[in-house]
Amino acid sequence: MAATRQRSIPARLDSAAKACAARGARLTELRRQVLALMLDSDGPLTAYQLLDRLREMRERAVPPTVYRALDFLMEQRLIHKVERLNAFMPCSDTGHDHPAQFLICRQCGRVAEIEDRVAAEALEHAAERQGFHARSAVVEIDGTCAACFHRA
Amino acid sequence: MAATRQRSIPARLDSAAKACAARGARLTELRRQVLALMLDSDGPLTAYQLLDRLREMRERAVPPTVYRALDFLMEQRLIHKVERLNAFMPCSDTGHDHPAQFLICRQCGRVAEIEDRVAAEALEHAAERQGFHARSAVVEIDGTCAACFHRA
DNA sequence: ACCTTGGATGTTATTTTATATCCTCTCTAG
DNA sequence: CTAGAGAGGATATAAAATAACATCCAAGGT
Repeated sequence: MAATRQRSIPARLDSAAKACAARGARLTELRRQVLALMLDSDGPLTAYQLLDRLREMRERAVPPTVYRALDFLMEQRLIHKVERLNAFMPCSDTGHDHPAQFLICRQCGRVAEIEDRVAAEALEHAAERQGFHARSAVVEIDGTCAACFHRA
Repeated sequence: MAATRQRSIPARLDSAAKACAARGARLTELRRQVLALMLDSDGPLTAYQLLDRLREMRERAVPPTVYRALDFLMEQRLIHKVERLNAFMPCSDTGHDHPAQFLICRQCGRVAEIEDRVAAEALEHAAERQGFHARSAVVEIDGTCAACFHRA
C-alpha cells in the first residue's frame, strides 16, 4: 500500500464519481478500478504497468481496455499524462481545472504536481499575444528533487 | 522547399557546426543531413518521417541511425522534442540555451516556439521553492493558432 | 415488460515509437 | 603503428498506442 495522502482512496473515488455524474458521464467499475490503481500508486504508472496490475482483478484486460479508461479519466480531468515519461498520474485535486505542471525527479522517478498561477497566467498571455487560442497547457520540469539532491 | 526563414539553411548548419566544435563535439555528415532535413521542414517531424526522408540520400538508414542523430542534436541543444507529438523540430535560435515553449495548433499541426521569460522565471522559482533542482523545462500548449481560428 | 439505441467493453491484429546489442570502421593521441 | 574511443552499420526486439469490428448492457420511450 502507498503512503498516506490527504484523503482516503474511497473518498476520492466517490467524489470522482460525483464529478463524472455531474457531467453526465459514468465512472464505471472498470474506470473506477483503474483510477483506484493510480491513486494507490506512489508514482506515475505507464499504461502497461497499469495493465499488469489491472489483470490481477480483471483477467481479460488488454491494452485497449486500459487506454480507453485512461482516455476517459483524462477527459474527466481526473488524471494527467506525464508526457516525458509516457505515464499517468491522478490529478492532485479532483475536479479542479488547473493546468498540469510537474516536477520530475530523474533520480527517484517521483513526480510532484505544482500549481503556479504566475507561470500559468504568463503562458496564457503569451499565447494570446500570438492570437493563439489555448486549450490545454503542460509544463514538465526535469531535475533532481530535494530529497535526492541532499542524498548526493 | 519550405518557406523562407530568417537565415539560410547552410548558414544555420555552419553555425551549428561551430557551436558543436566549440564544445568538442562533431557535427558529422549524418548529423548534418538530419539537421538539414529538419531545417528544411515546415513543421515538426517524427523520427520515422525523418527516416523516410533520410533514406533518399542514405539507403542504409534504420531507426537507430535517426535516433542517434536526434539524441546528439538534442544534447547539443540544436533541436527540441515536442513531447505531445513525438516529433522533433529545430531550435528557433541555435546555441542559445532557452527552455522549450511551444504552441501546438491541432488544426494545422504547426508548432510555434515562443520564449516567455516571465513564465520561465516563474517556473524556475516555483521549483526552487520546493527545493527542486531544475535541469530542463518543457512547456507545450495545445490549441488553435490565429490563422486556423480565423478560418473557422 | 419490451424494444432499441448508444455507450461501454471484449477481441484480434497491427501500427508507431524507441531501444538493446553487437559488430566494424576510422580517426587520433600516444 | 596501434590502442581506444566515438561514430555508424545491422539485426532484433521492446514499449506505447491505435484500428476495426463484435458483443454486451443499461436507460429511456412506448
